[in-house]
Formats: sequence, structure tokens, C-alpha cells
Amino acid sequence: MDELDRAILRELQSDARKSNRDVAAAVGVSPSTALERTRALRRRGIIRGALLDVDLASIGRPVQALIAVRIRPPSRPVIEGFRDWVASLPETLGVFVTSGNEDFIVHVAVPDNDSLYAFVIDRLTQRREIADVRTSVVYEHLRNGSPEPVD
Amino acid sequence: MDELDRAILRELQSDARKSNRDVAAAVGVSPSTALERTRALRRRGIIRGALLDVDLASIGRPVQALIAVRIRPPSRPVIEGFRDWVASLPETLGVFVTSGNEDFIVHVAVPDNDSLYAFVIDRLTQRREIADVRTSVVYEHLRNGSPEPVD
DNA sequence: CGTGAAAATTTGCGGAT
DNA sequence: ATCCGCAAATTTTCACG
Repeated sequence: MDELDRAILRELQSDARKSNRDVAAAVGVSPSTALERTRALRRRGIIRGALLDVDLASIGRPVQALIAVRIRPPSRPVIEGFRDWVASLPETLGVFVTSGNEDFIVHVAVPDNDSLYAFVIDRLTQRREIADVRTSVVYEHLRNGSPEPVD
Repeated sequence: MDELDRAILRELQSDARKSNRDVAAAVGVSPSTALERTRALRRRGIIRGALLDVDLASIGRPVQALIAVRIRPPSRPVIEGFRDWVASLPETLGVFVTSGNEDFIVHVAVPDNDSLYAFVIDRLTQRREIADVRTSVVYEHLRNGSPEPVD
């Protein structure tokens, strides 16, 4: 990870679909060099892919929530079972497996408040391993798509 | 949003860098049609862009946490001031503004546990408007990069 | 890491259904 | 009104220096 790699990463973080030619021009190397560096970043697992940023409201899912879940017993099979199940639900955008007051924070997007309520009481609470659930509605979600390398 | 739009969205969600030619082939239309549809999705704000998926560990930030913050008073100027400040920190990956037991959930990535502790006690707690902070270390973060449209 | 040429893709437009 | 075919422009890709 030299300065050139970091510069290429910055360019692609600003727009993952930027053409290799534009990236090369922006960082001051030839397209072939930029291409080889970018491929190496992928091979090394530093770049994992490119995610489409979709407006959730316009696909009918304007209501987001974070749901803190505590599981009992918090043993590996139970944790992993719940994790995989909840990650596979269509409402789920992401799952954080955490230490602390809860075992999971589940990020969901649904069409409306009724759907959210139904998700929590009909689907989540049906799981026997759930000891506690706390739901927070998300008013706004800001993302920093460009985390910077350190060291 | 007809079936063709949804199919194109699905393809690009699986890989935001997929070539237009591949998208067209996968959904069964000509490249020119796929291109025009994709541009329309962008114009309509349904596609907001493409984010690079970077492995945080390999850029020196392997430790993630979710930090629940309560603010006082939770008035608009105070909320928005804190939101903009915390979103601009280099450690911050994202900020959820929420209802419920906390006003914010801040998602951060740092080099190690010491950095996390320093972030919480040196930077966050310095802000006078913070009434309460609860930190949860994130062991694992699964994402569903392909939220499906409903209706 | 760059050059240059070949291959592949993107793009705009005229015409078809 | 939407989609396709085609050709030009642009970009990607790679062998070689």
C-alpha cells in the first residue's frame, strides 16, 4: 500500500464506477499502470467489490430501523444460527454482531411503520432464542463512503 | 419501475461495476436499451451512485464499534450540530440519527482498542452536549447489498 | 511503469414494431 | 413510446521496451 495505491483507492471511493482512464489521469499515471494496481488491490482483497447505492425510499422501503437483540444462550451455535437467519430476511440491510448490552444490531428497511411493527412482533419475536428486543427508528443515515487508510 | 428496471437494478446490485453489455445480456435486452434504462434510473434518483467496498482491516482499521449517544437538549440545532461534527470525523463510517433510547448510533472503524477508547473518552466525551455514551464492539458486520424493491 | 495497437465496450441515432 | 441495430468514439487490455 504505497501512496499510489492510496490515491487510486481515494478516486474509486469517490465513484466506484469511475473509468480506469479517469482514475489514471487523476493520480498521474498511465492507464495500464492504474489498471494493474487496481487489479492488485482486488487480488489482495483490499477492494472487495462495488456496491450500488440505491435510494431505499424509491424502491418502496422508506422506513429504516435499528433493532437491538439479546439472545439466550449466547453460545456459538445459537449466535450463528440467529445471525444467518436474520441476515437472510428480505427486510434486513445489515447485521452487526456485537459485544456489550446486546448481541446483535439489525438494520432493516421496510415500507411503513406497520411493516416494522409486524417484522418485530411477528417474525423476530417468534424466535425462541430472543431474550430482548429494542427498536429504534432511523430518521437519517449518513455514510462516509471513503474511509481513509491509516499507518 | 417496471420489471426491466427491477432486473437491471438486481444485476447492478450484484456488482455495481458490471459492464452495460453484461447487464443487457443478463436481462435480455440490447445494450442501448439497458444503457438508457440505467441512465433513467440515475436521473430519477433511484440509483445514487456506486460505493467501493473496501476491506477495513487491510487499510489499518480492523476494529469496528457502534457507539450509542444521547444528546441534551435534543433540539434541532444541537442534534444537527453534533450530527455534522461526528459525521466528519475520520474514524466515522456512518451515523444513524434515531428515535428511542438514544439520539445517535455512530459506526466507527479504528486501528485498535486503544484508539477506540481514545476516540470515546478524548473526542466524543469532550462535547458538552453529550449526556450518555454506550459503546459496543462489532465482531462482525454482514451486509445485504441487494435490498429488493416492494409493491 | 509507459507506449502503442488490438479488442471490447459505450454511446447516439435512425429506423422498426 | 419503447426497443433494436449499427457505426463511431471511447475505453480496456496486454505484449513489449
